Amino acid sequence: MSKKRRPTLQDVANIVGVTKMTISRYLRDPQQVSSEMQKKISLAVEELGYIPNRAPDLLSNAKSHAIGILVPSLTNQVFSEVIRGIERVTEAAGYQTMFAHYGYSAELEEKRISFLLSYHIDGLILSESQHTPRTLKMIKTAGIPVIEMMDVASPAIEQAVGVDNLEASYQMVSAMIAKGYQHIVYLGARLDTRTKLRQQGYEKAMREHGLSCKSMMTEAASSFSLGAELLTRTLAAYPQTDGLFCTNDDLAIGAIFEAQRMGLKIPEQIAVAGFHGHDIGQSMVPKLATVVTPREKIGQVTAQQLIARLAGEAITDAVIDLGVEIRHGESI
Amino acid sequence: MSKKRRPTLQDVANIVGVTKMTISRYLRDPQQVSSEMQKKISLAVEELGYIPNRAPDLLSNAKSHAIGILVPSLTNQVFSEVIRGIERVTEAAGYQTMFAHYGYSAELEEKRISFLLSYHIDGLILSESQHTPRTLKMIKTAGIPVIEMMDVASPAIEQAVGVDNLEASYQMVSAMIAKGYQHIVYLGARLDTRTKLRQQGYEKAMREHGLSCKSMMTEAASSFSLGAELLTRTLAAYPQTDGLFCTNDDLAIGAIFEAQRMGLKIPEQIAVAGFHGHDIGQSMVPKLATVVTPREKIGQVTAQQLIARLAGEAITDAVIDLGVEIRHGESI
DNA sequence: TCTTGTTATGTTACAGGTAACATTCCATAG
DNA sequence: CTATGGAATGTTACCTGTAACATAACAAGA
Repeated sequence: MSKKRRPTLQDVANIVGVTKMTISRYLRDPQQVSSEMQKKISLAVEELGYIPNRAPDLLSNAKSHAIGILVPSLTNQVFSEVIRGIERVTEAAGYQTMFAHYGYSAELEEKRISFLLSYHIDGLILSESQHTPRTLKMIKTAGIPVIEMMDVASPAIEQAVGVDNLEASYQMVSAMIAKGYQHIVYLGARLDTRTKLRQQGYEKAMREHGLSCKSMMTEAASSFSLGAELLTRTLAAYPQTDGLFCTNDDLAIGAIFEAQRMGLKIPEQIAVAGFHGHDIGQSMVPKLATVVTPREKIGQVTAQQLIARLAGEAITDAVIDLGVEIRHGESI
Repeated sequence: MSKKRRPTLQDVANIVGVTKMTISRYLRDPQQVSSEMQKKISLAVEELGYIPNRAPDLLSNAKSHAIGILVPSLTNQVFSEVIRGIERVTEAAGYQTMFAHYGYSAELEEKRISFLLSYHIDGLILSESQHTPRTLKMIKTAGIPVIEMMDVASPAIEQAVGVDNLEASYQMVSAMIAKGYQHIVYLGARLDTRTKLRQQGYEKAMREHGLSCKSMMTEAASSFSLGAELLTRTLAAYPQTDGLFCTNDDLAIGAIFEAQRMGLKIPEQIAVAGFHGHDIGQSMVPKLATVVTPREKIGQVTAQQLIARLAGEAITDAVIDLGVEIRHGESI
């Protein structure tokens, strides 16, 4: 049973009484064989439960029609939405997608890229702009188009699509300051590149207005309950705090829930802003102030660019900034 | 540049001045070649940026050491957590994972399975118990171990790991009835198998107590804002409603937010229960009543079972029910 | 009848790594 | 000095589908 070899084209061919070449042609384009033959082959394929085998394709350096996608985390809603955007485009263009995630670790990213490249993917989409030397070498050797998503500020391998996290944060914190908040604290988690960029944006805005920068950071992964915990720690460390700028919506919402438990009025006693603009922020009471990032669009544009390049087009825009929207909501 | 062929073992061998067999041995176990040779090969591999090629492996029916995982949705947090559980185990056991998702469509599932099987995966994890005939045929032909996750009630191909969705819902609705709620409405979205099973559990509990079953369903995908909308529609259709049992936490939380906007007291005026027990339910005000499913554990146990079978062990438990916990929270 | 074109199918060679077996070389024991 | 063994490396064959070219069969036109 487990000894049983998988059926090959040759097995199908033996049943039909032709060479495997005829079967091969039928599978890729049934029109290429006579209609009588089509029926016979179709039956034999059905009977054997023939499963295509990509191995020979890969061997002969053929196009795999597969695109590799690397995201730091699957748990993070942001990337599910980006992936949805990517697939909307790749599906229509007839490309398969292969994901992998690497838990925000450049070493793990290297392993995953090596894995994907070993399957001869035609193109690669990354979510980070910092990579190990071997990663860069492998990508260069593979000679396939690569696009880095999410942030556009850092130098790109070839092409970047996303938003300017530093600038976006600067805008949001500036909006909070304009409303009169003075003691704004930055809440950060999982200290990845984008968390740090957002912190820099926060600091830029604060310093520009002569306000002092305070932050409450942790390496733990974001969650609602972590937002609650960070609020508690913030109020203990900085009792004057009248505003929070959080690196994402989860932390912001968790902080709001905790503030509600404490009986603090939002935004009168404490203003809270998040980042990304997830659906929940619009439903909750109060509506969350947040930086709305075009996540699905980032995916779409990235995929469009990649497919254009796979079709032989040259890069016209090495950096594509899709911009953000500052949503005031009811929490600032 | 794009013409440039990828380096092969032969290219490395040419640089070092040995046959590719020596390079092959080095890559799989450096101990197999002399220490002097190790250094030389290491340098050459580095210099060329050699990328392994899985194609020949696949051709020769070797184990791919890759496991295929099919989930209906990546946006759904539930499956990200299940995947995390799977990977905790597969990573440690030296297996690679290849995911795909199929948007709750059996036809798309078939396409994805065909894709994964074409890469000669060693084992397969599915999230559904309903499949197309061709899917079943392909799996049988492939002759690899398969496990179906999430629900244990429906018949399995070979082995199932998960919870009993019908029974779990029955327990939660019974708990609500025990607290005195009489006019409980079921809120469902994306009418997939598990949504229907949960509805059946709800109906079983209601009928057992002589209460009438009412539900507000939609084929749209779940979201917080959909929960809000469904509450509005429910109150319009059934003004007497004093409780909601929702097919998942997102709908429940969206409904709670909307109830808060309406000024309804929870649970005094309307009780709300969800399904799954995500982190947010424990942070929010009021804490969400929910059926806590062991999502990460489902992934872990599934992966452990699969790996045991890949190691040649026979199936000892065709059905593994991991049970749920009824969490009362503050919303019922 | 012969030529030409078209359609359907066959033949050959090839892609890259590895299992299995073969060979070489040197150290040590007899 | 020769025999033996083991370590290091080499040789060969193989896995499966497809590009490229070759051939066969037949219809239509000259």
